[in-house]
Amino acid sequence: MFSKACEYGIKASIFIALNSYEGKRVSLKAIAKEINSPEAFTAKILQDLARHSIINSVKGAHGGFEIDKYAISSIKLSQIVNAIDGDSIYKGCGLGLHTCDEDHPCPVHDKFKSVREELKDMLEKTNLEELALDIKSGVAFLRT
Amino acid sequence: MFSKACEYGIKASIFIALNSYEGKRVSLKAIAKEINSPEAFTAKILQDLARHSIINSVKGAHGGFEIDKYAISSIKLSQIVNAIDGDSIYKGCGLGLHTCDEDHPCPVHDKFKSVREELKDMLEKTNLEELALDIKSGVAFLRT
DNA sequence: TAAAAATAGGATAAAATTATCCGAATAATT
DNA sequence: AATTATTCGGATAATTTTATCCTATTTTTA
Repeated sequence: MFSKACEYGIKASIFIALNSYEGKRVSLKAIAKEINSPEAFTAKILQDLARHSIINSVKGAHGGFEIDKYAISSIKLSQIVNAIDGDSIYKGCGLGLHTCDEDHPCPVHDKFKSVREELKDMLEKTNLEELALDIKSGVAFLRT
Repeated sequence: MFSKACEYGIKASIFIALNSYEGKRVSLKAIAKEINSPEAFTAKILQDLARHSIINSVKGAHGGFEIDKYAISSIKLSQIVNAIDGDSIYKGCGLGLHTCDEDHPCPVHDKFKSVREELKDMLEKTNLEELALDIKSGVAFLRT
């Protein structure tokens, strides 16, 4: 569904958010360890998220990654997915046609419609805060 | 959402079904042309679908691909997707966790639940006949 | 029986995704 | 000012997905 890069990006964002609530920056190393991802690859993804202003990166000693505490609840899952995978998941045609709309639909266009819309809706309505709180409370997990 | 291979597989199946209603076998070349896919790659996918007994292949002159006319309405989209991409789309964890279930959910497990279920449902309920008829009636399209 | 028309399938290549390595830049601390 | 702890970013490699090529095999037809 999502690319590996996007999966890592979502998990990393949650972990960074979690720490940002406590005013702690987290290092690449700590992130990769927590979410069980390859360090260098994760670095690229974090750079990407930083370029999209979803997270903030601070170089040098005591540096690391953070998210503005007050922005966490306004960051939507869709922003993260969009930054890494683009919008083709819920905008592109299910069968890869170049043009696929009501006027010129692919064979599964209508069938997919509600699935795609529900996915889009979910991604646009879910914010980082909810996800982070579930980790904090031990209701959800970032690994295994 | 689906792999390119799966997209080609679905489109090819529809085109084969369409012709099978009229008792016509279709050649690899005709299929690839119709669905705008690379011929040799499409051949591999068709072999795969044949191995899974979703379509039937006939070698030699006047050979080609066909589907039992009376089976078309009982072939579900899920069978095609499963044969080519496996079941990870609607069974795997959205964030790639090895174990992700009610007892040990990933952060988006619950949010994804209904999307995944709707997708699964749609794939399991949609059959080849419906899709083929939409092409036949000119309501849907296989290319562009 | 030979030729022609097909698919089958192994080997290989190209492209995209995932992953690794390393030096440069930056910032805090000593 | 030097050292240390970091991220940045370019180069490269491994893996997976997508695509191509070529020969073998099968079947029909002349």
